[in-house]
Amino acid sequence: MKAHRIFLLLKDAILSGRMEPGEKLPGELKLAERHRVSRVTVRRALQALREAGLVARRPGIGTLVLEQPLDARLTASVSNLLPNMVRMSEASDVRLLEFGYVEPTGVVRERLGLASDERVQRSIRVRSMNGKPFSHLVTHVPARIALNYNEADLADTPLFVLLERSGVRVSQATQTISAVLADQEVAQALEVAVGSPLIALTRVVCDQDGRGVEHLDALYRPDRYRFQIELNRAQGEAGHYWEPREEAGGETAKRKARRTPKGSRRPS
Amino acid sequence: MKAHRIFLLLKDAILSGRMEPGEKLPGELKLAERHRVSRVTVRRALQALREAGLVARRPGIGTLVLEQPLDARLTASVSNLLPNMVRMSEASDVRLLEFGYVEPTGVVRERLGLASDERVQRSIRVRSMNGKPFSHLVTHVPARIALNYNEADLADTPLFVLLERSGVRVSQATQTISAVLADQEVAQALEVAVGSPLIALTRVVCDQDGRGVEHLDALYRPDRYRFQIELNRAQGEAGHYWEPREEAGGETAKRKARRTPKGSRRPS
DNA sequence: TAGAAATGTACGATGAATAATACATTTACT
DNA sequence: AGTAAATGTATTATTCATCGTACATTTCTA
Repeated sequence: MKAHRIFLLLKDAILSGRMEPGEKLPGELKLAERHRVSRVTVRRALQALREAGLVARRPGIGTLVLEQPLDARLTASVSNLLPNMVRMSEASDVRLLEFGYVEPTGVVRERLGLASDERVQRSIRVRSMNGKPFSHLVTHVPARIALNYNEADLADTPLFVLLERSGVRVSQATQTISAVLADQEVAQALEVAVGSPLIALTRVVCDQDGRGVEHLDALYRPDRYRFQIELNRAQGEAGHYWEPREEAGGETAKRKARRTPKGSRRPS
Repeated sequence: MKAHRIFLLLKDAILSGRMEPGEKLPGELKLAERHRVSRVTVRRALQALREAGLVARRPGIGTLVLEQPLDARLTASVSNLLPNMVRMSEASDVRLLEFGYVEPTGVVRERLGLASDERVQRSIRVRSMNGKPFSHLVTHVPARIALNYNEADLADTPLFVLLERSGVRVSQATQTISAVLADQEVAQALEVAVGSPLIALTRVVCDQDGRGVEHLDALYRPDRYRFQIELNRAQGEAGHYWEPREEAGGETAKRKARRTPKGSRRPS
């Protein structure tokens, strides 16, 4: 489906903000040429965009990007992480999709530094805000630790609180951020199309003895969630460098609706 | 192309590490049922995976995920950012795709805090390592600042160095991380398929007076680049919280080849 | 008011992707 | 040795997306 592919690309361009509300996107002929397809195919993509409420089309004018209802969008500030997480867990609700004790996969075992016979508790949760899901969380916790809380706790309380309560002394964590495509399962849970881009975060948390206590594989809808890092310029003996800012005004994004109809872009 | 879509999903699952080398993926019939397509279609996807060198298929056995040559992978540690960037710019080379002075779009103007008539220098660069492109960089710099360096400088020197040299006193920056799909243009530059997932980073740098001096829209191939954040647990008066770790052993990832053939996964 | 540049509408030809089905072959396990 | 579960191979029918083309309509602009 070439039409569908073009639809996805344009949709992504709009939702990611690369195209602004009011902006006029290229004519059907231009798009057809650029994507090496026929005009009919381009039209199908554009019609899908219209049905999705992303653009308005008018004869003689062209196709205009519409102002989006701007989904309440959460922002995770890397600096003041904890307050952020607490606030988030208060404002959102959690659905537990899966829960059980399993044998860990090789990667998880390695990253948590587990013995080869150790089992882990695995849970899959979906976090929503106002009924709108924005994150899909797969967590692995060594069985010995996970025994200190139950299934119901997971639906209430952030995992890191449960760990603290269990007497675990967490001391350091490593987060890795990447991007992946939504597979069928996740797409359904997050209410996006299969093949949509998602932010992928992997977090490994260790206790004071360096033993792994939590392994998180999180997927986020980029239109409803984003990561923000505030940096300050600092002076060091060996010159300048950046350092993460502490305070950081990482509120839930108050993007003011911007207008500024734009014409000519990419002046080549 | 349903087959192609399934191919992309499986490919992403493998390259992102969600499936481990040695792991056996579901049988053709299972996959056909799961994706609601015929077996022929699934086979096409699997054959494409084999041709891409991602899996091996054997009658009577199944389809096995192969060990990947593990592309030299760069890691951007958020902590020691500067050393990282310097090291990276030494180890990689840059191709300048586009260069010119244009009228900024609304978003860029807003984020840089520009006057409505101010023009910006726009450059598009692709960064490669050993001939393998991994990032696509679109930068906007206010014209008044950009006058202090030329086109050739951009191919040599990291932008932030050029800014320093121009006498700009940068003081703070905001980075936002998201995920997007590769459009035709970027896909070609980064040598990925159109519709592949990419890490998107937007950075806005301000000087001491709070005026914007650099606006970066960066796209990264997740299989060749990743963001890593090291966190330490700290004690505050109001309780515990996380703080970014300073030292951070953020070397270019030395992923040791892991093996651990796996069977049963997702025990439901 | 004429022309250019958009989108809207229609139709038929073509072809590639898909589906459905059947059967062969390899492998592991009981 | 037999069975189950994989992949490999083959054939046919059909659907559906795409293409190419032509023409109508709306809108802005010179």
